[in-house]
Amino acid sequence: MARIFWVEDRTHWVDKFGPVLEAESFDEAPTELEVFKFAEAACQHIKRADDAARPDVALIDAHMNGNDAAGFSVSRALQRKWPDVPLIFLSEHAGTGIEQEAFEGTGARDFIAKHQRNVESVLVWRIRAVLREAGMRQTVPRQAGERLESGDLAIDTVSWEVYWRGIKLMNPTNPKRPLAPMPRKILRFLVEASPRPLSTAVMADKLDVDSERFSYASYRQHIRTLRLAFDQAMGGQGAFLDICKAGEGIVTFGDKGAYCWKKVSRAS
Amino acid sequence: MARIFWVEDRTHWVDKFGPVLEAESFDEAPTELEVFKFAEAACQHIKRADDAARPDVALIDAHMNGNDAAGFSVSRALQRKWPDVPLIFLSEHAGTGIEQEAFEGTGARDFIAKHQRNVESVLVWRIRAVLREAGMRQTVPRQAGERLESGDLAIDTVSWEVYWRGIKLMNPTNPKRPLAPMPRKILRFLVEASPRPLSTAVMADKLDVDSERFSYASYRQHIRTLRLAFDQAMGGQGAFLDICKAGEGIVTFGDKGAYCWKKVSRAS
DNA sequence: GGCACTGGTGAAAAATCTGTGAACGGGTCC
DNA sequence: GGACCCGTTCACAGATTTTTCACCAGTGCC
Repeated sequence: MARIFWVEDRTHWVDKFGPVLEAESFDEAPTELEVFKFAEAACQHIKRADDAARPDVALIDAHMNGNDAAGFSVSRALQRKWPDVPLIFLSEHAGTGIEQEAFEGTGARDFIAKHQRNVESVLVWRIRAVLREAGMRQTVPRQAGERLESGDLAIDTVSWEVYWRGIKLMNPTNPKRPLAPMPRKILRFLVEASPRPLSTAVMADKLDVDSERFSYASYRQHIRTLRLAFDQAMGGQGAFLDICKAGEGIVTFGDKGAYCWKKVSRAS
Repeated sequence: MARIFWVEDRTHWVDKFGPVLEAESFDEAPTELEVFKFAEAACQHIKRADDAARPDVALIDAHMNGNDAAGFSVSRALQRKWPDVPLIFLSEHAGTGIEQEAFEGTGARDFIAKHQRNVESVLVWRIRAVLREAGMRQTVPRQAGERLESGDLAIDTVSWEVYWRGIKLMNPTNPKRPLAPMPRKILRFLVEASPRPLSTAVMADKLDVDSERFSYASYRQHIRTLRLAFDQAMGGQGAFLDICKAGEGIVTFGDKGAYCWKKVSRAS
């Protein structure tokens, strides 16, 4: 569960962003929003809070009630208590001294202009990016996110093993051998990009091969290999091929040689 | 000295920001700017560059020459080569799918709209913030114990002796001599990295030898020595070689001369 | 219908990777 | 000098992987 600490004095901004943030799930669990309308109340809360209440990220309106200092008093309180909590400023005063103060005086992680195209989305993207990085930093000393999952598919990005409903995918031409390198890379990138499709050119680039060298025919061939591998893990009755035809699994995107991974619903 | 890597196809932006960046000193030393006008040239440069050329931060124009993918191909090349270099996108398309792709598809650290009040200052503030944070981040090296175990294998990291099911591994060409140093080190690193595979280049780096000097042929040869040593400890009937072919012990990874240690299950 | 195009399929060619025997060359020790 | 020992190379064949080719079906369009 992502806990977001938010200081904002204007009701209409709370009304505008609040529902968006609460509806968004940043880590497969509901998002918890703590909103404060007054800087003093926020500071009090921070001082009294125990470590269990540590937020994952803080959103701060710098210029509150006509007062520059209000927002920064909250950011200072936060930094004293939890130096690791990333601070994101949300403000109507981008490009001014307030932004400078946020970055140079406070250790702001980001500064988002309230007035811009598509703010709600931008806010979500940026919060997500901040959370991801904060999460990675914690886990780097241990073993970092090495498992990529999508429905019944699990890819171990360290050993490159791929499991489908618990069964390891093997090389369809030789069931005793693991899936060949190229197909497993392709699968990984497809899943990572899901639900966006990857065209031949983009895939060539991700694979770090000469895009002259990697033709659509090759891509198609590897997709075939993958589909067969899945199919074999399911018994080799063509069940996975049917799933693909029905629009799940590895589907053709219909646009200039692009394929796409779509999570397979349990019913299939 | 802060080294900034910058990809921008439009001359007027280079003219606008270039002098500002070069005049700015981010770390008490002159700033070095490397500007590329073409994505392909930038990618080439990245692939060829050695580690001394690692930039401190990268500025990328996402949408170059009317092509979305161009900027992202550079960002991918950068991430492949130097995963720690923070990426800042500079774009005229804030709030669009390009920004989303930058944050979610690439690990963008920031995304700055070219059209905004006071851009030059904002750019400097944000680069400074990114550099400060990147500098603060430290990697914690993992502490190794004196004894490394993996299944039936035990390596004494002090005396460098290796025991397999209680039997000390010997030099396969001369059973009265201990395993040679190089194979011992290689085995140790493989086990430490397990189940992550180690490519020739990475292994050369760990062995602290010139990567020019340590070819894949050498690696292969040492792997052979190791496999034979294990085999001899098991009676010399080729039993260990069979284990390797079955995907346990020292296995080939299938990609770019990489080997990997996989714990041997007791049944073998 | 003819045509251009996309995408699935079988098969084969091309490229690459890997195991193996053997040899080379610099050290060291006697 | 000569006999090791050890790390590195070379050459080559067999496996394995990757790319390519040829063909065909479906689809939309004129």
